[in-house]
Amino acid sequence: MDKKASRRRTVQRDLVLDAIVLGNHPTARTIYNEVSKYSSISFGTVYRNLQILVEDGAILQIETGASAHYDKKTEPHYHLHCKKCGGVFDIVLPYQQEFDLKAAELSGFHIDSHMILFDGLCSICAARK
Amino acid sequence: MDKKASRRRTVQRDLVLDAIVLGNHPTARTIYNEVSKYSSISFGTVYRNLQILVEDGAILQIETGASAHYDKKTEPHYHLHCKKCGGVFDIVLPYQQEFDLKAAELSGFHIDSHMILFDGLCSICAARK
DNA sequence: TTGCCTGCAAAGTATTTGCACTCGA
DNA sequence: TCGAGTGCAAATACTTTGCAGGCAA
Repeated sequence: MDKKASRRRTVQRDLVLDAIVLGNHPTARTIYNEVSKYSSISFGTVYRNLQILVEDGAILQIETGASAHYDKKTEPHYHLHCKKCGGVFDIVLPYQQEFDLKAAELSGFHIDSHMILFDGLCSICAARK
Repeated sequence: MDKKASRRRTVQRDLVLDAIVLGNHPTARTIYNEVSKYSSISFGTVYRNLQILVEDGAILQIETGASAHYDKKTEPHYHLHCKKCGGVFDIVLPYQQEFDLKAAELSGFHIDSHMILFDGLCSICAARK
């Protein structure tokens, strides 16, 4: 299960992670563009590293309908997907642990966690409306 | 905004909706396969009708990372995405209206609604574990 | 009749993968 | 050294779209 032990540290992986930490919930394409400014990298490598980082629990993948967005994993929190600009933003509501328990109880499923995605407009787009 | 008035009722659209109502959160491909059993339909038509039905608020689109799943819209409820079989299942927790208010208050964003996607195993996959 | 809808196929995007080479430990 | 990681390009999905008819209202 834990494949971290056999992971080798590479410049590309560090740069991908940096792009996620510094950026605002970037997509694979955005990460590729960002990393490309400082170093040469290929799309395949970006995707492969994203997969590894998600697997290792270092980052979170947020599905919005178009391409996936990525977020550095820190405190559990939620997200807003702006239907105007397509951006993803943090929503700092505390993680509702009891949902997992209640949902498991109600459904009989085995529940690990949950994600909440809010739909609406970010402050910039809301102001421009 | 309301384009429903100019919508024409077609066999294909009815069949797509039927496949969603009868199926379990099917994907576009599953809907296509299902409808194909009874009638001839093309992928383009499936996707076009899914788009229309989402737009009209008749169905809900659930993004899980792979292809989108669709659900007949009834009472607001949440979903579980089984990480083993990839299926999507209903979670009948009541809609947390206050989240939208609280999130809007905290963030300054304009929030319409939210979706919760639980991660885990459905009862069948949990039993097989 | 009118213009929304369909089929078909081509095009667009997003993501994955095979292979030979490279490089970190 | 040696196997994980990389670049590159081809291959897969998945979804959208243009166009020429077809059909509901």
